This record gives sequence, C-alpha cells and structure tokens, in this order.
Amino acid sequence: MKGSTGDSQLHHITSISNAGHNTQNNAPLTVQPPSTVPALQKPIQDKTVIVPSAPAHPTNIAVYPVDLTDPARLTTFVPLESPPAPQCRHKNDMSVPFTHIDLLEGGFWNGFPNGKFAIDLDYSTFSAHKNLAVQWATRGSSGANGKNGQSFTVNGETISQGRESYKQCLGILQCRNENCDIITRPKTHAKSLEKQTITQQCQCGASLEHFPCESRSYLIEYGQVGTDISTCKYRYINGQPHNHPRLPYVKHLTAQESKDTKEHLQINQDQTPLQSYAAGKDSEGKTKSAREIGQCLGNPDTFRYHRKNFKNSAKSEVGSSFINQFHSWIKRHRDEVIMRENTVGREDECVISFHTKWMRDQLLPKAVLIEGPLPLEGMLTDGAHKYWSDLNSVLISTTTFCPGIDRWVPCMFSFANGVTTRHYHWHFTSVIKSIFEAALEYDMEIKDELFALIVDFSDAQRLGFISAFVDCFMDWKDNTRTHAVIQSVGKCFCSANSSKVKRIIIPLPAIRSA
DNA sequence: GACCCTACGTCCATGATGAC
DNA sequence: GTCATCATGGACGTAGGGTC
Repeated sequence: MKGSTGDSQLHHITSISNAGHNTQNNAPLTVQPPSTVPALQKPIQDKTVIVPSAPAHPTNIAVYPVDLTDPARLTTFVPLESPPAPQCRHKNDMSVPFTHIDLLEGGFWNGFPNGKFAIDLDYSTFSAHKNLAVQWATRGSSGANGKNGQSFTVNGETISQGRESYKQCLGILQCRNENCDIITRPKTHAKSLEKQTITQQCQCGASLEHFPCESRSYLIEYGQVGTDISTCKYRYINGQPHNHPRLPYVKHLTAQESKDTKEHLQINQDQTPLQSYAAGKDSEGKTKSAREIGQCLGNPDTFRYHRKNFKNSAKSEVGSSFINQFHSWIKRHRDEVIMRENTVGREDECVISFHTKWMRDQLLPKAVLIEGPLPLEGMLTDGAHKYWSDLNSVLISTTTFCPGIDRWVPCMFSFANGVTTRHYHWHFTSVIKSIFEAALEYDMEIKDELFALIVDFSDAQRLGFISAFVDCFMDWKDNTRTHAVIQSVGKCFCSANSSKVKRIIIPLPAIRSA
C-alpha cells in the first residue's frame, strides 16, 4: 500500500525502534532489544520442561512479544522416554534428545528452534506445521544427495537411505556503534550478504558487522512410495544453539497464525481490507485486529497478500462456494439480471445463462432501437477459458456492436462447464429465445434476419447454433415450416461464417422464399 | 558453490470515491 | 477542483529448493 512501510509492523511493541525501517528490500527491520531480559543459557539437559500455563493463542504477539534475549532462548520441550535409534548416515542424530512436535513449548512450531533436539514426523504433521519453516536467516543445501551415483532419495526405505538436506544459520548483522543495539537481518544470498555488509548502514548511520552462526539443522526425507508425497516421512534434527538473539523481523506466519488469519478473514469476509485489518467482528462483538494475530501481519500489505490468497482459494472451491457467490450476486442484482437457461440437474451439461434487459435489447437489429437507417450488426460469440477459477469452466459471451455508445457490448453471458456442441446449444437457446421475447415486445415480425448470428470457427459453436435454432423454431407456436427447412436456414447462417455480416444478409430473401 | 527457477512478499503507480 | 483515503494490480526483489 502506498505510503506504508515496515515501520508500522511493530510500532505497538514498546521495545522496538521504529526509526528508519523501510522494507526488506532496502533497510531491514531493526529492533532495540529489551534491556530487562537476562541472557540466561543453560545446558540442554536442564531445559527439558514445557513452559507452564501456555496461553490460548500462543502465537499471538500480544501474548508473546518479540523476544530478543541474547543469545536466544533454547527451545524447551519434553523428551521422549523411548527415543528412536539414531539412523542418520552422518550421525547427526547421535546423542540428541528426541521429542514430539506437540511436546515443544507452547505445543507448536514457532519458527525459532534453538538447541539440540530431534523430531520424527509423518507428512500430515510436517505439512501442518508449514514444513518446519524457520524464521532464522538460513542458507540451505541438499547436500550430496543423488551425486556421483549415490541413491539417497525420498524413496529410500530407511533414514540412512533417505534424502538429507540442511539449513545453515547466517547469524545476524550488528551495528559497529557500541551504543547501538539494533539488529539487522542478513540477506541469504552470498553476494547480497557481502554487499549488505559492505554498503548498508545501520539506522544510526554506523556500518554493520556480520556475526556468523554455526548452528545447522538437518532434515531427512525417506519412506515415500513412488511419487505419493503423503507417504513421505521426516526426521528433523536441530543443531547447536544459536550464538545470537532472534531476528526481530519474522518472514512467515506460523501454522497457528495461518489458521487464526484464515478464521479472521472468514469472519470478516464482508469487510473491506482495511476494516478487517483494523478490527474484525464476530457474533460476540469485536475481534482482535490482524496485527495482533501474527507479527508479520504488522505490515498491511502482508495482510492484504494473505487476504488475496484466501479469496483465491475460496474462489477455487468451485462447489458450494461458487453457487453461494453466484446466488449472492444474483440476489444483489435481481432487479437487473434476467436468468435464462439453467440446465443444472436437468441436462448432462451445466450451462447457466443470464443477462440484463438492456443486453437483451442489443440482440435486436439496431435500427429498431435507434432512429436512422443503421445497418444490421452481427454478433460474435466466444468462450473465455480463464475467466473462472476452475479452468475447466468457460464464460461464453455473445457480443454485438452498439452504435449508441460506439462500443462492442455483451448481450448474453453463460457459465458452462465445457465447450461441447450441447453447451453451445443451451447458450444459443438463451440467445434465440431472448430475441423472440424482445421482438414480440417491440411488435416486430419474427423473421430469419433477427437471428443472423456470426459464430466462431469451431464446429461446436456452429452445430450448437443450428441445433438451438431448429429447436426454438419448432417450439414456436406460429411455426409453419418443417424441421428440414428450418435446419437448412440455420446451416445457411453458419455457412456464411465470416466476419462480415453483409455476407450473411444477402441470401436471406432466397431462404425465406424457400 | 554457482546458477536457475518459482513462489512469496513488498513496493508503487494508478484509479475510484468521498469530504471539503 | 483539490485533497485524502482506499483498493487494485503489476513490477520486482528475496528466499528457498533443485540441479549440476
């Protein structure tokens, strides 16, 4: 959003300096560590206790403010009484306490794992915790997997045969000014980090110094059956404790924060983005603001980004979601929208056609509606394949030229779940019946010229039009012609398949006399 | 380690709307 | 008409995974 910067992300946190932060693209968010937090580090064996009385929403920043303990607090957890045997081929899981993800402090993956521990997970747990993504600045590597004829892959039956990757922590950037405690997030690409260290300045104007960190975590993926990722298993091994504080600027929502954000967006669907960002509502009144859900939502654009993703995912749920949205749209515009063919549950093809009265009138020859000897304009019909979020569905539209506004305008829209002859049959049935209706309303004679459409070059459109043309005329109470004659008229329209309407109009007198 | 690719996340220009 | 606010979408940098 224009004018918004990362400044606003954390201005409600008292320990954080707002000065000078812009974005990750120029000046990374920097923070003054709280002076009151003691830097107490104990051996890992003394830290194996869950933090008591975990809050209801442990990822809520209002409950868990930015922790800049230096060095960062070790992750607390309850170790398994019967840990699995170490199997890592590089022995990285030797002498490491194992735990379960629910036994970590707060009972969730917070993105700042610190200290030696290991976890075995299945795919559903791994993905539910966002693939154990970390908030540390890291540089990853897939190691020697697959190199030099080695056969370490995700399909390996055991951990020692699995694919191993690691994430190397890149530490932090600290200000060279002794009186400045501002911490800056290092860039992850080697060249970018080098440039950042050389050229970038701290908010206070002093230069930056890179403090590397030796902490490295490992992930082994194994046991996958074929390409079915849901069968994959994981062993995560966290490395040595980090020698620096947490980074003040987090990049990702945790799994719980994602869930909270989704709920927040669900509740506030009818609100504008800024309304729902500022404060939501539920049946009991106001809910918390988006920035209280997660630290990275302090940036309104990040919230907007997740909101867009949420709406897109909702759109892609083509079942009841689409029906609800369409129903809601029709309700809002029931005074303007005229529903035409609706084959839901009636035919094999799903086609829902609709337009407005004004669009219906555009289907008639323009000379009727606008004074003056205007020529009959043609109609173009085409299907847009990427309009709906379901790529198998098509928006079929018939358009015509409107001299009054000097623009091509739509006359009929159809949602269709395909583009077969029958789909076009139902779309053109709507078009032809609408022309009947409009012509009768304007006391016009029903004659073939009214239906001089130009169809596209596909057989489906041509055959669909002929089929609809025949059915509509056969059903017309005043029809005196045989099926064969009507069909020949329809074919004649389509045989003049051209972008020039004049070519269609010319043979009409002969047809009518046939 | 270098390079490539892609998804993610943020910035920014632009247009719509409403208040004054 | 001017200005402020908000919404939208494209551009672009970054992070992370994959490959060599």
